[in-house]
Amino acid sequence: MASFTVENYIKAIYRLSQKDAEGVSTNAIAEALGTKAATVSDMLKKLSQHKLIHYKKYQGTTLTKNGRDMALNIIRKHRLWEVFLVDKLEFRWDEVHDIAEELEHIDSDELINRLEDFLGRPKFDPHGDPIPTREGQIERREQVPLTELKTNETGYVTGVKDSSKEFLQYLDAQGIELGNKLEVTDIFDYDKSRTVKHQGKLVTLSQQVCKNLFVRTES
Amino acid sequence: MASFTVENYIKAIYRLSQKDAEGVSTNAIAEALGTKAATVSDMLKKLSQHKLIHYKKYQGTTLTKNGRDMALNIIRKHRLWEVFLVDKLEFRWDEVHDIAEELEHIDSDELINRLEDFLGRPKFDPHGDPIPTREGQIERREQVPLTELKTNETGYVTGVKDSSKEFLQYLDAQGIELGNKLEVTDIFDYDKSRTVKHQGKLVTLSQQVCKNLFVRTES
DNA sequence: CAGCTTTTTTAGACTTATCTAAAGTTATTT
DNA sequence: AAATAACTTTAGATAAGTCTAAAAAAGCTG
Repeated sequence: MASFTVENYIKAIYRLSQKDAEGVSTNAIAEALGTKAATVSDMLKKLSQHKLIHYKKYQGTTLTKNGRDMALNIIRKHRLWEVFLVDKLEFRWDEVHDIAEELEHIDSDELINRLEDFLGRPKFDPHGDPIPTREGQIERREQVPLTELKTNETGYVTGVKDSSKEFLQYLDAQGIELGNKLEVTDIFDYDKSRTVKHQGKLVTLSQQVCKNLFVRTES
Repeated sequence: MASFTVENYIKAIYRLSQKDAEGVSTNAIAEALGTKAATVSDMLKKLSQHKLIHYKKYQGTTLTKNGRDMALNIIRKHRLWEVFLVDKLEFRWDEVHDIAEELEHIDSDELINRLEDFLGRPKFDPHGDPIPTREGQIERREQVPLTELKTNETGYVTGVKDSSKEFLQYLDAQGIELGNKLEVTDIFDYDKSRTVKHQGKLVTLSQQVCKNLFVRTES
């Protein structure tokens, strides 16, 4: 019970339950996976039988301990492969998602543990997302979206909420990378956009961009 | 038309056609893949429709140009991943086959070309097998099984015919590695076993071992 | 709160890859 | 060359994962 398909369902449910806190709805899963609600309904029954999710008809679903462990292991593999692709094979951070999506299903703990050592046991992937440990622990970062900063406050870029190719390429175009220092110099009430000082230059970032850019304020 | 399953059929047919020269039989494929002849028969029809094989009922099958290209690309990926596993992740040569068997299905030319560069464009995998180029060229090595050497002749180990875990571990136990010099000091008519000088020591190798060990005699 | 809308589930069907059993083809042997 | 053996194909069934259409449940809305 750990096919390609099952793993994708479990991963989708994990991601959605991060956002919603509530039980994850059938429709939300269908949309996330590009399938139909009927298909998801069938699958939820199977996942439930295999004790990967808690499920009562019409009630949405949540992962069991087993399901969560599976999800974290897939995410661990995905993020370690992303580090490999960027650090070793010199892919850009906006190019790695789809390939990692395939590599994450390779089934070998030995492989992934050796890969982790080879990469120098990184704690974060190229988008700033934390990499779960072998034991399934995942670090919660102290970070806030840039929208939380007031005028004259400063933050260091720790990650992105939206890892889409489009957003990452936008950040590249602005020259914004993980670790960069950003100082908010202006907030426009009109559209909630912000002007920030970045490497000596002033750039204006829309509210949508600020929402999707995480920063750490202390240190 | 390039599912996991199809790729495995194509790879099996390629390997078998190396050995047999003749058209590959349904039964041989079934045995290689651990399925039944009936299943193979069905699949051959489909592969034929997709112009990956030449196929006439009861006649055995051979790969078309397309099929051969697909096979060589899979083999290229398999062998490059094996180099990665051994050179970078420090797996032993007898441990890498099964993992590479999964990795070979990852679908990205960009990935595999970058991997090739990262590995220093190796020409051979850890078992001495040549790695097909991006253009689908595969080098034919000038090598012979150790059974071809007469008494007092010398060869350098270039590869193995049998890449099974068992055989590779046997070679490890004897301390025999790719590149080693072997000098045949004795051939026993009784069982066709050979005594060879290896790193100053004399070892006796059975006929079966000699058959599966390739050496290059010139230079 | 009764009716309408949205969401979810069920029912039945399709595709891919597999199987067993039976029938058909080719090869071997006497 | 007929009988037998071996191999291959066909036929019908199964399991996983998907779909559409229809039924059932939950949630809004006036």
